[in-house]
Amino acid sequence: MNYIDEAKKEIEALLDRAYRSAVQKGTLPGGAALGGTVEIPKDVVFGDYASSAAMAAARAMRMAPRKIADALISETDLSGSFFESVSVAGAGFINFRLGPKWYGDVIGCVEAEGRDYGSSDIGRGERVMVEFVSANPTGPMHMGNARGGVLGDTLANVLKAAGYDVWKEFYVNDAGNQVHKFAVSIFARAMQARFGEDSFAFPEDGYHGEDIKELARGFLAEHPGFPDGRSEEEWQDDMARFGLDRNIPRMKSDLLKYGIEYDEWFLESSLHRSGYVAATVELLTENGWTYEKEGALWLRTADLLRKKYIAEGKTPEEAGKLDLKDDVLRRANGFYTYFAADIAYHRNKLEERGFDRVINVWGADHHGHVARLQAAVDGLGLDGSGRIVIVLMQLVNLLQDGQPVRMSKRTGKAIALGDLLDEISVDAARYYFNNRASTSPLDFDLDLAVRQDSENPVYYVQYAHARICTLLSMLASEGHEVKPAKELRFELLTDETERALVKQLAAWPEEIKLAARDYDPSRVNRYLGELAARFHRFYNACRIRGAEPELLDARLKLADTVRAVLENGLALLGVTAPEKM
RNA sequence: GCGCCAAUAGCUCAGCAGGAUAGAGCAACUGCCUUCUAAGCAGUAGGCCGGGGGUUCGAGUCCCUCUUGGCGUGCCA
Repeated sequence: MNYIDEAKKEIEALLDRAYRSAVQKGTLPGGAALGGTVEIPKDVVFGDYASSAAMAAARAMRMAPRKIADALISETDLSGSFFESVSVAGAGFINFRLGPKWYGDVIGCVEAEGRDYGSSDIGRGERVMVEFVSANPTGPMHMGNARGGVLGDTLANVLKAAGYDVWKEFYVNDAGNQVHKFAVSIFARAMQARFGEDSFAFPEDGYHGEDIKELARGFLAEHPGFPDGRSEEEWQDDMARFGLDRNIPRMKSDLLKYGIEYDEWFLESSLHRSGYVAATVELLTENGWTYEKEGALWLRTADLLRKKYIAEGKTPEEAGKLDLKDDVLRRANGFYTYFAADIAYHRNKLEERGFDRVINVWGADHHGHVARLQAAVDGLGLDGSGRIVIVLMQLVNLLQDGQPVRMSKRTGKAIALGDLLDEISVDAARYYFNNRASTSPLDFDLDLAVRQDSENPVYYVQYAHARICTLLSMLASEGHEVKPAKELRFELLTDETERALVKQLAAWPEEIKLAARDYDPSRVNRYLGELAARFHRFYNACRIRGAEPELLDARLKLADTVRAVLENGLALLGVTAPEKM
């Protein structure tokens, strides 16, 4: 149950009844609809909820907002409602103050819903795929992949909690140019290892990392006959397979260290092998969206994009001014491009596997690809623009001693993701990487993240949980068990810190809803930080031990309720909720 | 050139479908543990929300424009 929604709905109903009553008495003109919104004011002196209905209606009613507000509240009957008082303030805000019923109901609701508290069914079981990380299997993963992993996994958790049917997938780019470069690089290192550094020129655009040398050494150990007996191409094919067979499992285990598990690791090569890429390109051709030029097959991306932009509200003139280019789908050498495979992959997601919506977490440097992919899938007769959602993630700036550290796969200087967890805990890593909205670049300060002290914000939230746990066990040992909500007198919780805490508890379902709507799981971090802050404030302001028995019971229940929500929230983040620290 | 993302306190960032006096953390300063965990709390100080127009009863939030920064604009992925 979402008690923020409930409160807002009740205010709307109360005002609606008040309006009809005022019309009947002739204090307000009839025929107008009460608009406006119900907000939670920033400052509690304005009450707990505020309606702007009077200001919104001022024009239609040809009356001053304050007069409308006065007429409304004199007809408002609060008996039996969540609210204990209503007043008019400022330009005509109608302010409502929550009463004991609401606070008690919220705590009772958390008790009743338990681990499900916060979840909802607003997703209505819609089938959603979240595809994330999908790093090239040609080298170790880096910090950007770590962020993407945490973002995708946490987003999937959020969507599940919001009632979506979620599938997590890693798209393995085990075909195409990158893999070829990978094979050529291993081959070069193998030749150098066998015949000396200077014997064989390393390709300029090859992968320079240490991991390639390691793979070459491993390959040589298993193939003492190298390079005899087979052609260069045949050796390279074997080396590509050899490398992928080692790198892909390593990516799996590295991600698993972060608690990230996928429903499927989908191989790009499977799309090529089954002819699905070719068939998809053929379909685009049948739909009239391709042409041949200089031996290559091109997609009319520019036309598809214009069509898409016009459908989204641009005028044909505006669309015509855009500088748009077509894309190659099949090279003159007969190989399909990555783009062609990606179109086929998304057709597979939407058409063959029937996902209602697919969400891709991409690095922001891929943003130029977003509209092209959607437009291309539109060209297949599928609603790519509506069903493909791209969550763009700004890149990670790695800092050490406050100085940026260059990250490059090519030069081999990347800080490997697998090694990061030797330095910091999974909890700290998952919290840290989820601590910013994906649209903001993330500064990852190695020195800061390594610190095991309160600098790290995850401890603030975990500390609140641990504090409550020891509190509960101490009080239990003194004979104070947590009692069922219906036996308690929550009207005793009158301190402003107690009320603020319950209000934050009530906000949890709304928070998940918004995080799912905006594809922004970092909201959960902020929510939990605020919940912990409000608990710490309450803890310092209101003693539990030694309070009057009924007050003690009510406060103990409140603390236990906070503990339950912290546990639910941390679980969503994949962070542990320690019982002591 | 065209496009995407950004610009809010000294630093890093929030600001929820436009609401009342713009918030947090860090850094600085002052207090609070013989009583439930000080990894905590209370307080002080710090802002023409990049500039300019517009819409609105009301704009940090929406629209236009300019400036600055990051990124993209491959027969790479």
